[in-house]
Amino acid sequence: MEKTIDPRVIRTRKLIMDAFIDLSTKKEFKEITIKDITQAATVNRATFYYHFEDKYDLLKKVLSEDVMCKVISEVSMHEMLNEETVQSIFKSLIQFQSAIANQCRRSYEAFMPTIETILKQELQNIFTEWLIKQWSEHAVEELRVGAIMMSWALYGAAMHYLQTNDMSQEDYIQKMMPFISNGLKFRQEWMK
Amino acid sequence: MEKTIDPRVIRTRKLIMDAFIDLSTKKEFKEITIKDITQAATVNRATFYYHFEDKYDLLKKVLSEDVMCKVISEVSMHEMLNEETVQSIFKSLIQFQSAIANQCRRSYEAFMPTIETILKQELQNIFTEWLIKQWSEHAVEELRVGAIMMSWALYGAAMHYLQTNDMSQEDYIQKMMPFISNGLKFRQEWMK
DNA sequence: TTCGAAATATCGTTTATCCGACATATCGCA
DNA sequence: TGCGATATGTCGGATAAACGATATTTCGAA
Repeated sequence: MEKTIDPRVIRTRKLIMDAFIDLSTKKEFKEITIKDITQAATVNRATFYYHFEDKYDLLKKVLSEDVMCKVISEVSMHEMLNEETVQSIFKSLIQFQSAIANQCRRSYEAFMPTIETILKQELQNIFTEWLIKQWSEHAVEELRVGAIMMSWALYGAAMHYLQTNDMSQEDYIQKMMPFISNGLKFRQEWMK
Repeated sequence: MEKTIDPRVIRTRKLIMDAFIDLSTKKEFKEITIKDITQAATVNRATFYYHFEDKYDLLKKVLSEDVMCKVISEVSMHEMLNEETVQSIFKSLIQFQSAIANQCRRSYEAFMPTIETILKQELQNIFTEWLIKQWSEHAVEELRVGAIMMSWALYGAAMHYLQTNDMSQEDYIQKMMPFISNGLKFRQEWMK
């Protein structure tokens, strides 16, 4: 059984992360200082450095452990990769990006690169796990490559869609489905 | 300048006290265990005993530092003892008792003795301080006795009023004012 | 460009809190 | 009344968090 985490650690990290999230709605990321964060959290600076390497490390962890929890959870629920779940995942990504862009308008630009890195990594991990289950006769390396390509493709599509203001979600999904279908169909044909 | 309190101490005491207050709205005081409190607060039992002697010590401190903060603050604002402020203080006591009786209905009976002890002590301290300022030519010991009598009298009146359901606050105040006026007038006449 | 103020990052020491263990007390049920 | 389960209260050792100090870096204004 996994060792339980010291409650003090849980409390302290939550104080720091909550303070950081709150500050992010008021200031741009680059204007937020370690001093701001530690004062708002009522946590000592040395304690901050005990938990996080620096402000960027905090950002990374806040995004992956707090901000993106919901979207990762939504994505994970599907448990397999097919045309339907790909569409649903695409919608989750769009909804999440819109929400975060609205909540932290000032810092969103600073967050985007980190969000992209973490989200693509998470999607890749999730897809790899699913594909290994779905097509267990394939080489794991090949499935991993497929997962990488799928996660980048989906993410790219979501970013592209958000930048275009002249199309509905359903219309965009219709345009991207042929590539999705061919990708999945190729796999299924190879299996026969 | 007063030494600042360690933030961990502030946080931990707040966790324990908040957990206790919350539990008091759900369970009778005697049914609340140290185990209940420490689990709800996510604080270790040894830490609880580091801050409080036992459950009764916690109760006492919660009542004096948290539950009664508002009423003590209201009373303290008057800064002197006269017919007008006595009436206002009487009303504060009644309002406070009614509120606490509603909030912690189940445990109120258990709390009453401790509340009474603490509130009377606080009133006595406040009145003594005021009387020393108002009638600085009097012996401090004499003023202290006056403050004791006034605080007990006011508290007794408030308790009595709450037990009678057939009288408005204003009516009750009218009945008690002769004793208040005579007490205050006696003091003023002696001064001339 | 210079300079003082402010922030950063780290260190050693102290304090608060945690954990597991233990002895004792209390509770609830048969 | 007896007994097993649960709660209480305390202890020693370990860990997390605080404090104050320090050297260095960054910032902003003159």
